Amino acid sequence: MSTRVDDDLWSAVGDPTRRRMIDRLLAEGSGTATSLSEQLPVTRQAVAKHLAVLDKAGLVHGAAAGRERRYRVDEAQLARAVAQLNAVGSAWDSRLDRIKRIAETIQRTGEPDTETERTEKE
Amino acid sequence: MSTRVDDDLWSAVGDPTRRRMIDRLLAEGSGTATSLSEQLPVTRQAVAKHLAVLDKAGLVHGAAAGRERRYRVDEAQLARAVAQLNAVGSAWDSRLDRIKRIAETIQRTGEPDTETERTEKE
DNA sequence: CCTAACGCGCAACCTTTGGTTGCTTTTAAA
DNA sequence: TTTAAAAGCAACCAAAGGTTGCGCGTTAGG
Repeated sequence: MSTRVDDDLWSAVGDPTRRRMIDRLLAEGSGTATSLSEQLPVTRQAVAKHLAVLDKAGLVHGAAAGRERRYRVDEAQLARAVAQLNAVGSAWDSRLDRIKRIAETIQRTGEPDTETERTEKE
Repeated sequence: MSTRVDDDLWSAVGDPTRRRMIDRLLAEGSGTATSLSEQLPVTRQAVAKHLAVLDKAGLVHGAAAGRERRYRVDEAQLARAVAQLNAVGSAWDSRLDRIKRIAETIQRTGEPDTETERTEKE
């Protein structure tokens, strides 16, 4: 859980502007700092910085094409990012269930059910 | 997508330290700034600030109990947050599929299939 | 051809946010 | 009743997201 190894991917995808950039890139197949900034409420330079971050995280690759530099999403890496989002989500989901069950057990027996409780260790 | 209304929830859950705090709170049912800081690589004051953020986002509620202030996760709100994570993930997933299909279509026909292409509008 | 415009990269600067240290206040307990 | 744990308050620091302003290559159009 929160393996602190892949916090890079998370933080890359954690920024709202970067998320919207990925949306646009997916929708249009590719884009440049300029083209993206026209669709977003930030300047070209801000977008350029975000593209650098996304590139370093491996979520997009940029290739020079004449006077412009076109970026496209790395589908495999994005898939990995999505997997991590889902992982955190389902981890929490399962914890919620567990807590509910423990609460019920306490209600019924007056004592926590050690069998159900042990899933910790960090 | 990225409705910019619920960016609050996202950014609350976007921080790695806050994610780990939620993990711990879920695991133990409740916690205080002090108890959490003992399990995390940050100071009590940092934790306190994060708790304030999480509280404002409605993800946790704190109640004064004697000389300590215990926080617990709001399960409903956390469920909403998880739902949003999943939403973004599956949106991207479906876009990836779509792009792959369009690419195949172009390969076959030499022209983009307008039927498949229309899912945009922002 | 050659020049005007476009797109990019670089640098300085500002503000917010995650984090720190240090001190005061509150409250339980010895 | 004094002592010590827990919380709160304030100043400060560094990194991140964002801005403006500039100079430089490339490429279209006249």
